[in-house]
Amino acid sequence: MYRQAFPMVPTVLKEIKAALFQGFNSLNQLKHIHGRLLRSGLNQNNYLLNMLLISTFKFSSPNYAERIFYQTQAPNMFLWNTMIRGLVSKDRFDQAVEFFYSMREEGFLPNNFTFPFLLKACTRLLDMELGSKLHTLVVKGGFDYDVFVKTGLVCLYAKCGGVKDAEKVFDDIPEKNVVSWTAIISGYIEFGRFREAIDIMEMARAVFDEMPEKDIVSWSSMIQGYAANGLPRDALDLFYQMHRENLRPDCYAMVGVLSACARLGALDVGEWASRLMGMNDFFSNPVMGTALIDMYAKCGKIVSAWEVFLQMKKKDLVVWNAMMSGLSMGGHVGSAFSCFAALEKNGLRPDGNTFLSLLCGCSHAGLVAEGRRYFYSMNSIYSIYPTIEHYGCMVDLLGRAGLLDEAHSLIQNMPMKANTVVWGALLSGCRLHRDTQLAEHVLKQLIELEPWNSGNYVLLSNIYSANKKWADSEKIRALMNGKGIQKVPAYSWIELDGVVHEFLVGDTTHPMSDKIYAKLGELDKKLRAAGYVPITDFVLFDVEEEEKEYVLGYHSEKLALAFGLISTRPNDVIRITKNLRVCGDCHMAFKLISKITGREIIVRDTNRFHCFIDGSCSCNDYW
DNA sequence: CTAGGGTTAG
Repeated sequence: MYRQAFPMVPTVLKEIKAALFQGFNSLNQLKHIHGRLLRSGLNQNNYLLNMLLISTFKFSSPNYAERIFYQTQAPNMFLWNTMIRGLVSKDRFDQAVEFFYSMREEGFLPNNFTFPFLLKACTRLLDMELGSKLHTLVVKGGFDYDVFVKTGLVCLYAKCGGVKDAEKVFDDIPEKNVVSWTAIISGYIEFGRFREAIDIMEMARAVFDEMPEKDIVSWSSMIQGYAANGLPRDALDLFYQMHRENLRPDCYAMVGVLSACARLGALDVGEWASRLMGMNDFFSNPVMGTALIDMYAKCGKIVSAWEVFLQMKKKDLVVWNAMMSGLSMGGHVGSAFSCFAALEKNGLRPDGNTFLSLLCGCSHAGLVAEGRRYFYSMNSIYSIYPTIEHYGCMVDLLGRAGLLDEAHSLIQNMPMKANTVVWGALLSGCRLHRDTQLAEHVLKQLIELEPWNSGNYVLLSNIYSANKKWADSEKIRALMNGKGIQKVPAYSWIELDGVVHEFLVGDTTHPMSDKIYAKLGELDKKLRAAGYVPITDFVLFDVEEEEKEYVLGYHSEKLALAFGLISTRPNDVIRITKNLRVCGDCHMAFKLISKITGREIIVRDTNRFHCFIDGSCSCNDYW
C-alpha cells in the first residue's frame, strides 16, 4: 500500500517520539518503531536515531544497532559516540576502536565525550600503544582540563601503565571529584596484584582517608582491595565502619565483604552481612551468588552453599566452578564429579578452573586413577592446555599417593619451568612418605627458587643431620644465618561474635591467656591419659630441634582450640582457620580432643577442611 | 550522550 510520507510526518513524529521517550518492553517493539521511522521518511533524523540506538544497546543488540547506524546517511557526533559507548558497554572493545578509526576517516575528531569510552576500551584491551596515541590526541584536542577524560587516563595508566604515570595524571586534575579519587585508589589496588600488597593498601588507605567525599564505590573498592590483597581483617573493619556510618552496602561491597569472610572463615560475619541484602539479589546475580557460595564453602557450611547454588537462577561457569571447588575442598568429591557431568548437560564448557577443582578433589580423596583421567582428558577432549597449577595438583595427587617417582618425572617432563608450588607439592609427598633422599633434591631446587625462605634451609639441614652428614648440616645453617633469614610465622584464628581472635605459636598476648594455658594443661593430662604421645620425629618438619616438644604443645591451632573450648557453649561447633597446613601432631591431638570433649571441631588450613568428630577426621588422615 | 567498583583459581 502506497503511503504519502510527508503529510503524515507530524503525527508519526509525535508517536515515535512518545514511544522513544517511554522506552520499549521488547526488541520487537523497538524494531516496529524503527520500521515506522523508515517508512515515515524520518529515518535520517539523527536526534531520533540516537535515541533509538541507545535503546537498542539496552536490549543487548549491538548487531542491530550497527544496522541502524549503517543506514544513516550523515551520522553526527552524537551517533558516533553512542555507537562507541554502546559497543564498549557490551565488551566489544575491538569494534569500538574500529568505529573510532572509521569516525576519523569520515573527518570527525573525537570530543570530550568520545574519549572516556575510548579510553575504557583501550584499558580493557590493555593496549598501551593505542593508549599513548589517545593521550596525545587528548592533549592536541585541548581536553586536558576535562575531569572525565583525565579520569579515564588515570584508569588507563593504572591498569596497563604504572602507578607513577597514573599519579602524574591524577595530580594534574584541577577539580578532582569522588570518581577521580576512587580511580586512583583502584589504581593502587590494581597494582597490588604485582607488588607488595601491604604497602599498596597503605597508600590506597591514605588516599581514602584524605579524600574529601566518599561514596559507596569508594568504600566497596577499598573493602574489595583489602580482601583481595591479603588483608581480609581490614576489609571487615572497614565494612563495619561503613555500616556504623549508616551506609547501606550495595552488591559490590557485599561481594567484597563476603570474599573477606571466605578467606577468614568468618561464618557469623558472613551470614550477618548477607542478611543486609535480600536473598533474591544473591539468586539473580551470579557474581553475588558465587561470593555467597564460596563464603559458605570456605567456612565449612557446604549444605548452605549447596542451597544457594540450587536456588540461583542463572548459573554461569564461575558459579559451577565455585561450587565444585567448595565440594572438593570439603571432601565431597563424588558430588563434585556429579556437578561436572551436570555442567556439561547444562550446555556449559568446562575451563581450566573446573579441572583445578576436580584435580584438587581427587588429590584430597586419593583418587589417582580418576585424577589421571581428568588430567589427560583436558587436552584430548576439551582442548584445554594444563597450566602450571594443574601440574601442581597432579604432583600433589601422585605425591600423596606415594607415587613419588611418577610425580618427579611429571615435573621433569612438563612444558614449563617448575615453580615453588610444584616443588612444594612434591616435598609434601616426600614428607608424608618419609623419602629424605628425594626431599634433599627438592629442597635444593626450592632454595634456588626462594633463597629467602627459611623453612627450606631448616629442612635440608635436618635431613643432613639425620644422615649424620654433620658438616653439610652445619654449612646450611651457616648459609641461612648469614642471610639473616626469618621464618614466616604460622598463625591460627577463630571467630567469636563477629570478632576474629588471632594466635601465634606460644602466644601469650590474648587477654584470656592464663585461662587458655590452664585449659591446655588440663587437655594435655587427659590426652596423655588417653594414650597420646607427642610426635617429635620431624626430620621433614620445619621445627627447631630443642623446642620441638614445647612448640608442639603450644602450636597456634592448639591455642585457638583451647580458647574456643572455654569461650563457647558445650555443644557449639568450633571453627578454626590456619594460614599454613595443620601439623601432624596437632591433627592427632585434635582427633582425641574431639572424642574427649564430645565437640565437633572444624579446622580449615591452606589446603582443605578437617572435620574432627568423635575421634576421627573427615580427611581420613590423608592430607 | 561522559569517568571509578565484583565472584572461583592464583
